[in-house]
Amino acid sequence: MSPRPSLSESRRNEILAATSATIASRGLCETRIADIADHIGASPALILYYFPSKASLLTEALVYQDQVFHETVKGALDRAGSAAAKLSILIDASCPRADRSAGEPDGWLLWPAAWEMSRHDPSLAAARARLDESWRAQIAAIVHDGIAAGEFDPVDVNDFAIQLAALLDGLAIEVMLGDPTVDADRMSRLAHDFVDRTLKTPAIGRHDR
Amino acid sequence: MSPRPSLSESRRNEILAATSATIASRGLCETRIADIADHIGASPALILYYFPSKASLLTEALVYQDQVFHETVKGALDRAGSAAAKLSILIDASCPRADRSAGEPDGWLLWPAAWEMSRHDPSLAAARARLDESWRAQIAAIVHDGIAAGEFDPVDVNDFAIQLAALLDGLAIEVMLGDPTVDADRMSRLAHDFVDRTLKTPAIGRHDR
DNA sequence: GGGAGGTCTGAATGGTGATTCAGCGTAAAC
DNA sequence: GTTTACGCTGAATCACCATTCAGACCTCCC
Repeated sequence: MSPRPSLSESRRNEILAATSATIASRGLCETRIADIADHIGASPALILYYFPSKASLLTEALVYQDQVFHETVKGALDRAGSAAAKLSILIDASCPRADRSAGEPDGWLLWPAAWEMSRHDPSLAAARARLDESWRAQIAAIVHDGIAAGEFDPVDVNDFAIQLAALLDGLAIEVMLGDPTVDADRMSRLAHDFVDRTLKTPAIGRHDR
Repeated sequence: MSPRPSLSESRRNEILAATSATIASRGLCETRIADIADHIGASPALILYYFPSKASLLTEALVYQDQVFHETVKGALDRAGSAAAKLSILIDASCPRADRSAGEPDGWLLWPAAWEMSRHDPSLAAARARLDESWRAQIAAIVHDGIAAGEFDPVDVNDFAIQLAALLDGLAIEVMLGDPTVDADRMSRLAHDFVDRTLKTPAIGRHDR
C-alpha cells in the first residue's frame, strides 16, 4: 500500500490527525484552519499547502479517522479467539469511554460530524458507505464463523450485522452525548444482551468484561 | 400551555420552522441567516429581531423540530389500539421516507445536526436528553402495557426501550444517508424483527405494513 | 560554492456574513 | 388628527477567516 512513508506523506497524516482532533474538540462548524495549524504548531498557510481547500481537508480527515478506527479494531480482532470474543471486542471498541484515547481523539466523537457532512459531500458519503459496509461485513463474517462452529444459533448474518451495527451507533450517540441514563457500561451490557439473545450465545462462553 | 397564539409567537414559530428547513436542506454549517430569511421572504434583520443571536436560533430550532416530531408521533399513538400496533407506528415514524413530508422537513434529517451541536451547547444537550428520555419512556410504557395485557413476553422494559430507540436511531442514519444496503423498507423490517424476537410478538397480531 | 527543489511562513487580500441601528409604515388608542 | 407601539427593513459596520503569494530557509546534489 504505502511503499515508504515519505516526509510529505507523514506530514499529511499529521495534519489529518490534527484536523480530527480539532473537530472533536471544537465541533465541525467551529473548526478554523488556524485552530488546526495551532494544534501542530504550524502556520495556517501550511495546511493549504497540503490541501487544496478547507472543505477537502475536512472530508479527508473524517475518512482518515474512520479508517484508523476500523483498522485498530481489525487488528484487535485478529488477536481474539472465539467468535463470541470477537463480537465482544467489537462492542467494546464502539463504547465511547472517556478514559481510553489518551493521545488521539476517539473515532466516535466524529461520527455526528461525518454524518452531517455526508449529507452534502458525495465523496465523503461514498467513503463512509464503503467503510460501513466493510464494518458490517466483518460482523457478518464473525457470526458466520460462529454459526459454522456451532457456537451460535443460525440467523441471517446480514440482517444481524445491520442490526448490531445500528444498535451500536445508536447507543454510542447516547453515551457520547452524556445521557445520564446510558453510560458506557450500560451500553456494553445492552449490546451484549442483544447479541446473546439473538444468537443464543451460551452464557458459559460469554465475555463479562 | 399557550394561552393564545399571539402574532409574534406565530412569527417565532415560522422562523423556527424556516430555520429547520434550511438546516435540513443546506446543512448545519452552511446555514446563513440570510438563507433563513429568504425562506420566509423576509429580511435578515427580522431574524435577529426575534432571536438574540444565530447560535440561540439554531439551538431553539433543533429543539422545536424535535418537539414537533415527538408530538406528531404521540398524536398518532393515541389513535392506535394494541401495543404491537403502537410500536409499529413508532417504528414507521422513525423510518426516513422521501415521500412523506410534502411540506415540512422530516425531523430525522436534523438529528445529526442536533447531535453535533449538542456536544458544545449545554442547553441543547439538556433539551435533547429530556426529549430522548420521554421518547424511551413512551416505548417503555407501551411495552409495559403490552406485557400486562399478555400481548408480550415479560422483559425489562427500560432496557428494551433503550435498545429499540438506539436501533431506530442507528438504522435511520443509514437510511437517511442513502446507504444502498439499508432502505426504509429494510429498516422497518429489521426493527420489527427485533421487536418480534425480543417480545415474542405472536405473528398473528403483527402489522405487516 | 552555487543552483534546484522541497518545505514552510508572514503578511496581504478579499469576500462573506453576523450584528446594529436609525427609521419607515401602519393600525390601534386616545 | 395626533400619538404610540409594534413589526419590520435598508444600509452600514465590523470582524473574522479562507485563500494567495512572494519569498525565506534548508538540504541535497553537482
